[in-house]
Amino acid sequence: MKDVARVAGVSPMTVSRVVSGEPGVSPGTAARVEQAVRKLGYQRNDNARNLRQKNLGTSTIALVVDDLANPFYALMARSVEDEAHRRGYVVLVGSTNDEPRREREVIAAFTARQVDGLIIVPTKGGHGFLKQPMEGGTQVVCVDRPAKGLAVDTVTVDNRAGAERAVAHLLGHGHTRIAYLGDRYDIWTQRERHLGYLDALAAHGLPEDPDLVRHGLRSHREARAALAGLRALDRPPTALFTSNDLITLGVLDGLDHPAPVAIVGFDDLPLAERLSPPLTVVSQDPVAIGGTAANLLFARIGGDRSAPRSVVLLTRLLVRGSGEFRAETTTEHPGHQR
Amino acid sequence: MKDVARVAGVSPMTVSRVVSGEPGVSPGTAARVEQAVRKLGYQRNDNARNLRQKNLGTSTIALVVDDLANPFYALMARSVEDEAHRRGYVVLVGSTNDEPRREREVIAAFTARQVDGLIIVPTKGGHGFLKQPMEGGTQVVCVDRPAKGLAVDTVTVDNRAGAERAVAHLLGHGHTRIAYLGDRYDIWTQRERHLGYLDALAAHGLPEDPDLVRHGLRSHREARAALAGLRALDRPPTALFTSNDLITLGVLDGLDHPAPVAIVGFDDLPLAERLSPPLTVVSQDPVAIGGTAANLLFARIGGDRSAPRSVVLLTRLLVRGSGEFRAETTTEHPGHQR
DNA sequence: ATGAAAGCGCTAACAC
DNA sequence: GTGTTAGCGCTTTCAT
Repeated sequence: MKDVARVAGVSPMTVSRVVSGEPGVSPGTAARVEQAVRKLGYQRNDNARNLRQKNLGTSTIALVVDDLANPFYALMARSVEDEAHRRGYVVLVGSTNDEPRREREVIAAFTARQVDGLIIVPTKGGHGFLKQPMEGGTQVVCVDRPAKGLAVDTVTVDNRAGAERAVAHLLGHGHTRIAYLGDRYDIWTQRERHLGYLDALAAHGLPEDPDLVRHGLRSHREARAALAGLRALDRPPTALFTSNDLITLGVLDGLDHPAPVAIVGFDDLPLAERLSPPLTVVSQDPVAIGGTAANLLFARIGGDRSAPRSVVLLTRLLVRGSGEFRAETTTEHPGHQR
Repeated sequence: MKDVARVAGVSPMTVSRVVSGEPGVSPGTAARVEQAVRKLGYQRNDNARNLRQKNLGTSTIALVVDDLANPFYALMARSVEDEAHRRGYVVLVGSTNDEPRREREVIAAFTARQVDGLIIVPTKGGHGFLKQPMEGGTQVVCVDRPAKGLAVDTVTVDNRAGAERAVAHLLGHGHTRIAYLGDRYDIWTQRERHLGYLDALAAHGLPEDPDLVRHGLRSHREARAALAGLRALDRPPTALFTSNDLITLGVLDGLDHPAPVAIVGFDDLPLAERLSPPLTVVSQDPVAIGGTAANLLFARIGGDRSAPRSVVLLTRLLVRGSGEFRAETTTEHPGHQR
């Protein structure tokens, strides 16, 4: 900046004014400055700028998700990025792998860089470490799951109702032995979806059969193994409810083709409608979720100090075929099997 | 920091030393400082720090992709992020939508924040605007495509050879009327893949039939429409080569089930092996691509000043079923059709 | 309309 | 081992 000032024959202050588009510079001077800027290829150092202007922010937000490679979070990230870009903000991203320790590290790196706001998919760990940055003015919004003990805007979907609808759908087709395959039980969405599963069973007067419930499936492989275990039971399930996309993929991989059991999965997948049978799913809208979270965050950054809001978006049951086998064909007439 | 110094009864400089883990502070003083840090919930302002330490960088890199929501780039991003996290770096991300203007905006916002390095999927636009930041020490690596006129490390795959192998595979199954469906021709990968398509035809002594070549398909919908046009030809193609994942999805959507033509797609898709028939594809490894680009970038950031390298990773043809229909069934015995 | 001085939060370089 | 001074690149404030 000093160099530009020298070349243009003005003071650094005038360069600052021109570069930042502030008024009060004569057109002639401005032109000379702009020429010097182009000649030297000068670009303002925004970090230095943000250091001085304490009242304005850094025009940087951060997004902390479980796993950026997961298409669900990738879509959310893109949606957040678009909202940020519209407003002249940039986005830092980090994946936690659902590890509280990595979450802490990543968020600390972000707050140390003075981000104006944070959109996080919180892990099961505590979030006391957010208190100080929040008092310092950093805004926080939770997405996908609430953070225990953290009173901030939160965007989730109706996991429990969505899961209940899925399982009720299977019950409506005559199934009574419906397995639940879920990820780690310490993940809020998984607990909610399991509760929805139980709700549906209870509404039909059915008790939970522990043999049919598998928690903690962290991978494609584990989901596949759990399915094998279920099918080896004396009275195997005639229908499956898979509680996230990864588990759905694993289960599909372990089944014959076409699948001999009914399946409904939570989360839509590309190509789901091209499978045979097409996959029935409970779908949520990651773009809407990300966009909503971003809008809440920018409202806060813009000065909104109202009480924290919880926004619950709705899931939809997409009936396509895989959940509509009648139970009779596999259980009530065992003689017909194999 | 001054507050911490006051509470601990030391000078700011001592706080700085403790907070940055520098030696030369007595254990007793360090303990008092750390206590004050905890009491006040102090966190160092890394932007201010980076301002002073000009020789060290900002420990921030940026990743600029076409579309973060595309699973291919999402996987790449996750891979880059992991490499960055291992080294204590954070990652800014931006999507360009393949628009040179947005690319410029996004990159300018990143360089203004003094990123140490940039991994970019370059658009077709010129990249002269990168010259100044690069002279200022910002390292740049291109990924997925080279940037015209930009001498930097570049990571790509063997697009041309991969496409040729795919089309040769179709030719090997007796097809002679093979359609090419591609994205915008101004995208380097699409030109390369089209060249590979021509290479394969030429090797079999076949000329290009312009009727069978469709460029510029930007969406699922456009791919579907292009397919309809191809099938309405007097002599429709018996096989299709789709030049990216989005086009493959659009084409699959427009076909009966099971597909009456042979298909090979560029880029793998989740569930591709669960389709009927399972989808034969040319697959590239986004995790390896992202990891390689990140390693090259960090080598540069670490001081490597050797001549720019071009790394070409290999694609693999995954034969699964959709590319192995014999051409005879649809063309040589027209009487059998319908 | 322009510039001089001071300072954002931190640390390099030098004292003691 | 600890503190002082100066200054990173920019902008606020106040003067001219």
